[in-house]
Amino acid sequence: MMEEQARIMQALSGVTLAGHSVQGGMGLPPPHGHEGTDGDGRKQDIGDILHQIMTITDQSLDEAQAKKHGLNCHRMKPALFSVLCEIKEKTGLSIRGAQEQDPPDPQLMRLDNMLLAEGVSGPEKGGGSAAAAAAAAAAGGGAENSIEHSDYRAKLTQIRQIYHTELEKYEQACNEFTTHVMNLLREQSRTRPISPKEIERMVGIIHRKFSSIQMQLKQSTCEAVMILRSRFLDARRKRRNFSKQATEILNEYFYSHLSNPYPSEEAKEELAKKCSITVSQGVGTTITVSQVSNWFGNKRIRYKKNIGKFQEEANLYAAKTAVTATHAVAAAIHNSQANSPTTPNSGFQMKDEEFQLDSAESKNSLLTNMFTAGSSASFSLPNSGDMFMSMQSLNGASYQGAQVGANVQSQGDTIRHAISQTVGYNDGLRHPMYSPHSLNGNGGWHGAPTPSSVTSPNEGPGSVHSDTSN
DNA sequence: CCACATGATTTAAC
DNA sequence: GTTAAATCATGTGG
Repeated sequence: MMEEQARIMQALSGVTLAGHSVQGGMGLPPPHGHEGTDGDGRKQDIGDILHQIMTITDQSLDEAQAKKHGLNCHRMKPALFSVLCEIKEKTGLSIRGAQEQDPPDPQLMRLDNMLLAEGVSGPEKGGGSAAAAAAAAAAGGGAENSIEHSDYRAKLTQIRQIYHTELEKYEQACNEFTTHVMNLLREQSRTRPISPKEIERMVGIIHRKFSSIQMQLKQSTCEAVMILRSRFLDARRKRRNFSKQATEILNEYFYSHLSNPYPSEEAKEELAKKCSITVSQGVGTTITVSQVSNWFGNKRIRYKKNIGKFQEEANLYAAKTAVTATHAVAAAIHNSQANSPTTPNSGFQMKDEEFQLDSAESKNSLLTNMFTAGSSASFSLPNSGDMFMSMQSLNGASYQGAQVGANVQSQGDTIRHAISQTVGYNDGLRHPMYSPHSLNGNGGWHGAPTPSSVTSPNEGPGSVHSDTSN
């Protein structure tokens, strides 16, 4: 500022002392009414003032203050001041013209948008980290979501806090500096002409400087978020095999719903919870609904692609679930005074002679028991010939309390349907206990049953997660 | 190191 | 939004 002042002074002195009149000065009434006379004396005075100004910096503070005071009281001061004002006006215009309303920096906007999108800037989402976690838990509804994101959230909150404190610091510093400069300018405006516009401009310059610093802060915050994000995503991308129990639960559901392995949203949630619970005893990963969806998606496609490969597994889970079901079946048959429900071979197969499927009484008792028991009853019954049928389609209700009371009539339809099917798969397999009877020839579950039962959360009590088509 | 298993992601259809 | 299908990328057992 001193430099600028000195420069203007120099220019002014050069112009006036050389005898050229300053354009703007013409309009001014000459001070003290000296009206053109005594021109040399005036020049002399101005020369003195300028000289004093030029040398003021070389002197000590006290001396300078004294000089300053002297200058302020100098009789020529008002005249010089108005001349300076004129010049300022002129140059100020050109300055103002050159400096335009700066358009919003696209990069800054991008950073701002990103910070807003990431939740770093913008409205506080719950305040502190504890509150944020609580809010996340409340908003997420599902526990697994907040657990999954809690680490990420904690780190994000940390970044957010740092960002905000830094931003505040910068803002404070900026304001302090601005007021300081403004005070300085106001002080100087007594000795040199400073228009409010100029102060404004100076403030603008300061703000721009500080906002460039802010941009750096924003940029580094963005970088931090990016790093956090990539690390989080990497962690998620990294495949971790499910625990044995979790796989077991999922397989159980899959094979006991083989006719329509499309768990509803509730069923998925249930499964996710179940898998997470069994795993939660250790350090195991929690399993989310989307992971369950992934699992079923993969399972369906891979099962369909190579049914033979999964035959063993299917039998295994058929046996596993059938064993529990057999108890219910046994009780049912016993209660209905049917033939003794001996369970030859693996314990879940029954021969025609031992169990008359045609007996309506037995059948109904069996079904009622199975469904009131709520167990996932998946088992094989012999057809009239040597063929074994899988009846896993009976179990639409295993995981859904709402469907435990699925009506018996539709179950009976299911049985009839299942029996009427021909088991054309797995010719080479010696024990096709589990046959993908509900897969059509084109390979696909979606041909027969309406998938709406998967997506519609509130099924009627009569509907069943099974193949009811003919 | 390899081959295979498997969870996740992408793509396209609905 | 869901799904099938293809694909990616990693885990795992040999």
